[in-house]
Amino acid sequence: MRITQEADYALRIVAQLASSGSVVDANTIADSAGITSGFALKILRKLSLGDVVSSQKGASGGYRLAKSADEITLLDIIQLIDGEIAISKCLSGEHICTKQGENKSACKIHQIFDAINHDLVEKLGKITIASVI
Amino acid sequence: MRITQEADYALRIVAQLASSGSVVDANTIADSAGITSGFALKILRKLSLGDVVSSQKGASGGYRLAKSADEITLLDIIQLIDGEIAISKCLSGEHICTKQGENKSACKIHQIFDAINHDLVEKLGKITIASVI
DNA sequence: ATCAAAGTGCACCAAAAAGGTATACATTGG
DNA sequence: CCAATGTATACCTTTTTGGTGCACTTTGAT
Repeated sequence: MRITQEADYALRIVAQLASSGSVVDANTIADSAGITSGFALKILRKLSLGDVVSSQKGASGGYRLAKSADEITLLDIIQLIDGEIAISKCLSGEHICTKQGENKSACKIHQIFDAINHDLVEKLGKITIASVI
Repeated sequence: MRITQEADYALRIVAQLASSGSVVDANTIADSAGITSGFALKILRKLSLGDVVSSQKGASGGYRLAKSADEITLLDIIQLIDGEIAISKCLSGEHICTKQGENKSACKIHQIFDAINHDLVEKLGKITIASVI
């Protein structure tokens, strides 16, 4: 029941880019996050593909936010790195509850997890990067 | 961001015991849950040590709830199997935020995760097994 | 008493996920 | 044109997950 460290780093990286405002290169980003530049590059690549940051190639290139900090939510970033949030395997297409002959809608545990999951997603979707810097 | 399958099975096992009301042996429990009896025994042992179920050894033995279904919450069971709920590593004693020279209380991301985590724990702690059978 | 039907306690194992590295390549500002 | 930067992908190691196996203990029924 934990977001990955990678997602955690991603949040901090995006927050740092948000406070910086300008283009920052991967090495500088890695240093502030306390990780190697190789690992930072991997994270930044996902953020870039997910349109959270934009990159500038070549000498004096680097990364910056692709949109304003109040348009980026914690949910956006976590989902980019970790995939869909699903607190139970049951909620991600693999319905172990139906193994027991129940159908999905009849499984109360499933229903409860669904509600909690929905609530969690909603909460994370309301917290913007602007609010954490 | 997912509870383990083992915890999920545990919930279903406890729910089944709650609806049964009487002593059920591990083989029967395993069959209903769709898992092997070896694995069921492993889960049942944890539930037993955690005082959620009580066991009866010997011939015609088995397991039953150790207390009434409305005194057992989803949180109890999940924590027994998976350990403390901590949606970020940062919340479980390993403060990666402090690596960056910030102190724990100054890290806004940490604060937000703390609040979300607290809320999640509270919610799970309010849902009893009685309410899911 | 004895024995078969239960649970107990560990040790062990394989597969998957997490966390991170390496390296060859493409772009671009100076 | 070349050094500084990002891109793309493959690979590696460690930890976690999801189990299995086996020798042992307890106990109800006969």
